[in-house]
Amino acid sequence: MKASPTNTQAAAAILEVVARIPRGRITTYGAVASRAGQPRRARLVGRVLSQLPAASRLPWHRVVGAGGRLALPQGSAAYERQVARLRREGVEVARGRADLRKHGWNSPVGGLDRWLWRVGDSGDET
DNA sequence: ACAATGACGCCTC
DNA sequence: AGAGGCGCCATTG
Repeated sequence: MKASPTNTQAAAAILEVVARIPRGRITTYGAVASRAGQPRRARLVGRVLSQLPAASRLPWHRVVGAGGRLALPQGSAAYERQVARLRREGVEVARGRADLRKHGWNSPVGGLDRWLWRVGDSGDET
């Protein structure tokens, strides 16, 4: 039975991590890969997600590229779908880019940490 | 077995 | 900031 495309284990781990992403938060392919125990397998994450059945309840839309850039082809149906879902969860998306700084999973910003670290309050960003 | 491709990432120009 | 190049990995032609 090798009807399984990629390593079922890695794939399962990846799916589990993605399923774990809290609503309203986003993370990156690389981060998911690392969390799944497969560092440097960002591409594998993308592959797994790309093969997700349409009926899947997985919050794949919470996974974006490094820096919050959306990895899907801009203008594609999937792309629009992701943007819509993210915004619906309160995630700001502008110019093909999600605000990872604000909604990043485990990001320093997102609550109390913002006060502790004063992220984005030191005038280092716009 | 080799070349090309892709929901990636980081570096350099 | 936009564009190009190289590294990585698994699938496909």
